[in-house]
Amino acid sequence: MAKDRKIDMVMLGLLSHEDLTGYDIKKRIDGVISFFWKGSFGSIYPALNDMEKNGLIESRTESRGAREKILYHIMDKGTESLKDWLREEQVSNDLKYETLLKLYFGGVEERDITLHNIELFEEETRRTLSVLRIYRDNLEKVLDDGDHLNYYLTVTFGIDTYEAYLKWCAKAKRILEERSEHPEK
Amino acid sequence: MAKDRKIDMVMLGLLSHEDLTGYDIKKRIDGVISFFWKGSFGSIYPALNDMEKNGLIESRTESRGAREKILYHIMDKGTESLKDWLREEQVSNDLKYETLLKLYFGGVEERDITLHNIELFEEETRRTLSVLRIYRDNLEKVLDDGDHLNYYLTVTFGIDTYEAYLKWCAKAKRILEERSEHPEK
DNA sequence: ATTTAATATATCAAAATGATATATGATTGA
DNA sequence: TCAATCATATATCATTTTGATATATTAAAT
Repeated sequence: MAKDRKIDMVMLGLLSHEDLTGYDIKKRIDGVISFFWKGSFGSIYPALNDMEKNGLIESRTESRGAREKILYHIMDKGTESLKDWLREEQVSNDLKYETLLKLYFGGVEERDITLHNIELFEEETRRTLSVLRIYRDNLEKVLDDGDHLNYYLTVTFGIDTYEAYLKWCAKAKRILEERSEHPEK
Repeated sequence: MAKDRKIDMVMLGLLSHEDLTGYDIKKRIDGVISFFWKGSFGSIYPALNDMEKNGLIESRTESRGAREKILYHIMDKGTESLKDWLREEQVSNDLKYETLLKLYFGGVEERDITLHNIELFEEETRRTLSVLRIYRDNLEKVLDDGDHLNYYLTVTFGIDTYEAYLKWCAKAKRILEERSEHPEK
């Protein structure tokens, strides 16, 4: 079998705070979480059905006035599963940087292309960084209560690494430009 | 349809330098490349067959004395496809940090668990960093010729971000320990 | 000499992606 | 006002990828 479904843990984590629909979960994932994890409807809805079948969560249908929706509630078995996962020793940080792939294989094209791709990455990083800083500023105000410390640390991880990206971009651009002006070979 | 196969670009990139078997490709991917991209046999072999069918690569079977193996050679169509990809504007950097997921949802467990998970990440980062530094030191010697500049920049990206990880780890541990000694709530 | 490790190709179930289908309720602007 | 557009909501599907396993040969080690 393949690795066990990580999307389950994302959803159990979210459901440990409040009852949510599949659509709500998708919206939450598309927020801060999207900086370190992604999830699509194609994985969310089947996983919700599956987890309910296994007694990790429970659903109820609501429709007062508005259109019908299925709200999910976490069960004890789900909380245990979440805690077990947090206590597991092995983690897999699986990073797919298409930017680095293009940098690594950039030698088959002109140096300008590599330079341009770094600039694209730099712009994107700058945009993301400004969003992360807003998240951080808001979290700093409520640092004392509950889970906000965890959220704060997660966001600062993003900020620190994205700042490192920018420094690297500047350095890489300088090196590439130097070598284009004075080509050795 | 889903996004177009990125494994094709990894393999074309590798094949643009030398003829390789599927097994060779897997070994290459498990080297430096694995820091920013991964690939399994289950995606490599079917993609090789597919790319040959589409005229991007060509195979020949060798067996002189040793056991039979299928070597792949890049065709003009394959090189064009690789160059087209390098010139594409949109890139997707898809990062899955299970460590951050555990940090983000760590509030459901004791603070010690979060601290321990950060320490696990720190150790792993330290190990990886020492490997990357060896790669860098070797690349620095041959910086002038060909693609080595691209390889060098890729490796320094890893070093710079992993160093940022370590700084963050120290900071995060300090903050968590402070808050455990003087719990506000 | 025998076990273990490396080479080599292939397949499979499970998981995830990204797109699309379908339908309703809310908002907006011509 | 009423059509168009957007947000909500669930679901499915083909394609891609993962991680594991199966199978077999050759090389190295004990």
